[in-house]
Amino acid sequence: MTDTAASRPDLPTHYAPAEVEGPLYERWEERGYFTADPKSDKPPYSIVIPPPNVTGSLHLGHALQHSMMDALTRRARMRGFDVLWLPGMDHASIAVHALVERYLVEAEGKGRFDYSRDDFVSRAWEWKERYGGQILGQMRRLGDGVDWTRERFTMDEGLSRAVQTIFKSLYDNDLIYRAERIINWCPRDLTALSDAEVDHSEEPGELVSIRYGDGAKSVVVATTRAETMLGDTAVAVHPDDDRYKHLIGSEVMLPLTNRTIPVIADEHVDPSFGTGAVKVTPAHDPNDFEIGRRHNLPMPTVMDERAVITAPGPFQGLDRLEARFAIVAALREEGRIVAEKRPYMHSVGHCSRCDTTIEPRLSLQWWVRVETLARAAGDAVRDGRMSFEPESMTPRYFQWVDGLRDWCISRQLWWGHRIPVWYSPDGDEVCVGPDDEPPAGWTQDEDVLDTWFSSALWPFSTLGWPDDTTELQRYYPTTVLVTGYDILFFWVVRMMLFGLYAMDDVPFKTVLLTGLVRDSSGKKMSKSKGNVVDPLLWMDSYGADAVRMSLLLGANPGADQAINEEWVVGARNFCTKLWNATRFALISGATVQGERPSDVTGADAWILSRLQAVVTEVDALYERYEFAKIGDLLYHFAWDDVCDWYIELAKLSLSGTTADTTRRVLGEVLDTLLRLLHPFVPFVTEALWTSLTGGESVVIADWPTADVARADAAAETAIKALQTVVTEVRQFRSAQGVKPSQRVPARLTGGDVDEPAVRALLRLDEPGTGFSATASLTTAVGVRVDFDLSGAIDIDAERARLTKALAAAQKERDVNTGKLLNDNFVSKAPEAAIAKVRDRLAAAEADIDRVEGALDALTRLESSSGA
RNA sequence: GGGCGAUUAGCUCAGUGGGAGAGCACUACCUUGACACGGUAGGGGUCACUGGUUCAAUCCCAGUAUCGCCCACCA
Repeated sequence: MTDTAASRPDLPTHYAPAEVEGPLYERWEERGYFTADPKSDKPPYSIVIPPPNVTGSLHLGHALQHSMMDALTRRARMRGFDVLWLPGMDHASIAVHALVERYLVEAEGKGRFDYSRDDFVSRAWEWKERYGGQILGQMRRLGDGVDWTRERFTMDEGLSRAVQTIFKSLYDNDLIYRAERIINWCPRDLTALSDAEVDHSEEPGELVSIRYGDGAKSVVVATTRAETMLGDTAVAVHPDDDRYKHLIGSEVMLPLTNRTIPVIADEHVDPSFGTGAVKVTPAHDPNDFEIGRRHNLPMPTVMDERAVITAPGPFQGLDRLEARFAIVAALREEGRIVAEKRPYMHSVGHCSRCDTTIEPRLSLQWWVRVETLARAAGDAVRDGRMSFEPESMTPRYFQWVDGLRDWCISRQLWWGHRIPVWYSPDGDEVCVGPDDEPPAGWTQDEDVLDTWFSSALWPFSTLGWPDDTTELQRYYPTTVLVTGYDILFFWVVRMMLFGLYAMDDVPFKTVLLTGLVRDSSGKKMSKSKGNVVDPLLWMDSYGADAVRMSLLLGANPGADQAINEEWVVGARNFCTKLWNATRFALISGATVQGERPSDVTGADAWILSRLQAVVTEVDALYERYEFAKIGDLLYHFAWDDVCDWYIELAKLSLSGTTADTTRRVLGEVLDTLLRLLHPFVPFVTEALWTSLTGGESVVIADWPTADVARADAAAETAIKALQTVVTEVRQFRSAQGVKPSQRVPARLTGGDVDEPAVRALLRLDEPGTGFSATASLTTAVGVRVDFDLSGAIDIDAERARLTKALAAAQKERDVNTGKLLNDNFVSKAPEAAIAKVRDRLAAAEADIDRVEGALDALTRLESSSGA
C-alpha cells in the first residue's frame, strides 16, 4: 500500500446517495465554482435557463432539461470555458393570478375584485415571496451548476426596465399598436389570450339548421352557436351559388328579434358545407368579423365578459350555454328548426390555463405587428445563423414563423408589466419610456403585458440590456438554448423576434429541443391520469445522480422518452458499481500522481487504448448532443471494460512484478472515467474523484483529452483473444455443470494468449502428475485446452453445445458460399465487401473443422470410456 | 386539408445497403479476497404489411395499415 492509499478513508460497500449528495452542492456554491467571470480570458460559453414559473415545482421535464444543461455547462467548464448558466424565474402572470385568487378566496373569502389593484398586486408579491421559488431549492438538489449571483426574475427592476424600453421602441416604430379586433377571451380569467394560449380539442356539440325569414324570402343557415344569432347582422352566401343568387342584396327576418338583416355574397363561404348559407355574427366569431369588415356590417356585442347574454329581451342574463338551449327551444316553437345534428364533432378552443371554453370577443387590445420581425426570424434560420437540433424540428418553426399573425399582448390582469401608455382626459395617448415621467393628470393603461412578452427578452434582458454591459457583449448570443419542443412557439419564436430586433443578432446559435418525459408505457404524464412522478421522491430514494443518469440515458434528440422507477434503480446500481470500482482502486493502492506509466503491456496497455478511444468518441457525441449515446458508451465502458475485465485482470497483476504500473494505470483509468462521467452524475463522481485523487474538486478538473499515442491495436487483439478463450471455456464449464469455484487441472497448448491470466480467471490448475485429459476444447483463436475432469464430463451436454456451434458455423459457411457463387455479387459488389465474405467463409470453415474435431474426440472418449 | 414522426426481443428504445443490438424483465448456476444494487452462462425478434430499386433491403423508393405530435379549418 502506498502512503496516499493509507491516508484515504475507507468507503462503505454501499453507496448511500442521500448522505453523500447533501453537503457537496453547498461546498460547490460556497467556492464559487459556478460563478461566471466576464473578465476572464477564457472563451465564453453561455446558456440561459428557460425560466420556470415562479409558481412551479421541479417535474421530470425540468429534471431532463436541467440535466442536459448541467452536463453541457459542466463539461464546458472542465474544458476551460468561462461558463455562464444563468438561472431565474418567470412571473407567470396568468398562472399566478389563478393561484393568488384561489389563495385569497381560501384565506380571506374574497375575490379578485374585492381588492384594489395595488392591494392585489402587493398580495401577489407577498405570495410570491412566501410560496414562490421552491423550484430553486429543487434545482440545487438536482445539482444544477447555475450562477446564483446572476439570478433574475422577469419582474425585477432591470427586466422591467428592459420591457418598458423595448415596448417604447416598438411603439415608436409603429410595431406596437392598439386596435379593436376579435380576440380569444377567457370568460373565467376575464382576459384576452394570444392564439398560442388556446388549445383546440374535438368535442361533441350540435349543429342546428335554422330558417331565417319566411316564404320566398327565406334561407336556412346551420350553426353550432345558436346563441350568437342575437348578434347576427347578415347572412352570407357564396357569390356564385345559384341557389341563393336571387337573394343577394335582399333582407331576411332575423328570428326572435324585430330586425331584418341583409343577405350578402362573400367568397369565404363554402357552398358545399351545410346549406351553403352562413349566419354572420361579427362581434363573436373571427371569420364573421372579417366578413363584417369587408361588408361594413354593424358589429353588435351581445355577450358580456363573462359570456352572459346582454342583448335585451327574454334571453338577457342567461349564460351562453343556457342561452343556446333556450334559443333553440324558442326557435323550435316557431317551427324554424329545420334540422338538428347531435352529437356533432367540432373543434372547440380552450384556455390553456384554466380549460374554460374560449369566447371570441370583439375587443380593444394592444398588438405587436409581427410581419417584418417574423421575416427576420425566419431568415436567421434560413441563412444558418441559428439552427435546430434535431434538424427535423425546423419545418415546425417555419410553419409557425412564416404564418405568424399579429400578437395580442395585452391582458386584462393586474400581475405583470403594466402597459406603459398613458391617456389624457381627452383621449390622447403617449408611450412612456423608463426614464420619462408621464404627463400630470394622465392615466395609465389598465392592462398588463402577456407573460411571454418579458420572457421573449430573457436572453438579453438578463444580461443587462438596454445597457451595453460587458456581460451582454460577452455572453450574447448565448451558445445554446435547451428547451422542450412544446414551447417552440410560445417562447423560442418570440425570443427570435425580439432578439433580432433589439440586438440585431440571434439570441442563441443552436436550439436543442428536448422531448417530453412520459410514463413507462409511453403515456403523457398528467395530473388527471394520476401518473405524474415527483422526481424529488426518486432523488430521495436513489439519489439525484440516478435520476439524472436515467433521464439522460433516454435522451435521444427530439424524441419523447419513457421512464419508470426501474430505470432509476438501474442508474443507481450503476453509481454503486462506480463506487465499488473506486473502492477497489483505493484498497489496491491506485495512484494518480506522478508520471504516466510508459512501456505498459497487456491489460494495462489495452485499457489505456480503450480509454483514449472512449474519450474521442464521447467528445464527438457531445457535438451532436447525443446524451443517450454518451451515457450508453460510458455505462458499458465502465461496467464491461473497466469492471468486468480490467479490474479482474488487474487483480492478477497487482500481486506480481508489474503491480506498480497497474496501480498507476488503475488510478489513471478511474480518474479519467470519473471526469468523463462527472457532467452526468456530478455527486458520486465528486465524492469518488476527490477520494481517489486528493484533488480539490472534479468540478474544476480538466476535461480528459484523448492521447492518441495510447492507441494499441496489438494490445486490443491480445485481450480480445484472451476474452475469447475465457468465454469459450466458461461456456464449456457452464454446459458441463462445473461449479465456478471448482478448480480444474488443464493443459493449454497452441495459440498466443496470456496463460497465467487465463488460468487465474478460469480457475484452471497446472496439469500435475497423473493428469489425464478427459475433455478438450479448441478455441476460435487456436488455443487448445485439455481438461482433466476425471471422467466427470457430461458427454451429452457437451455434444449438444458443440452441435449447436456446428450448425451455426455451417449456416455461416453456406450463406457466404452462396454469395461467392453468385456471379452478380462477385462482379458487382465492391472488393471490400467480397473480401469480407471470403474472410468470413474461411473463418466458418475453420470453425467447422475445429468443432467437428471436437465432436469426433467426444465420440472416441465415449467409446473408450465404455459407457 | 398541410407538415413532421413512429412501427425492431415481454417492456422502453438504439441501429446499419453486406454478420439483428442495449437496458430492464426472464431462466440456470454461483455467499470467487470492489460490488448479490453483484458474477457467469443462457432463452427470446419473418426488424408492421405489400410492391419496387439493387448483386444484396430491417435500412433506399412508392403504397397500405395502425399510432402519435404540430399547424390550419370546421357556419
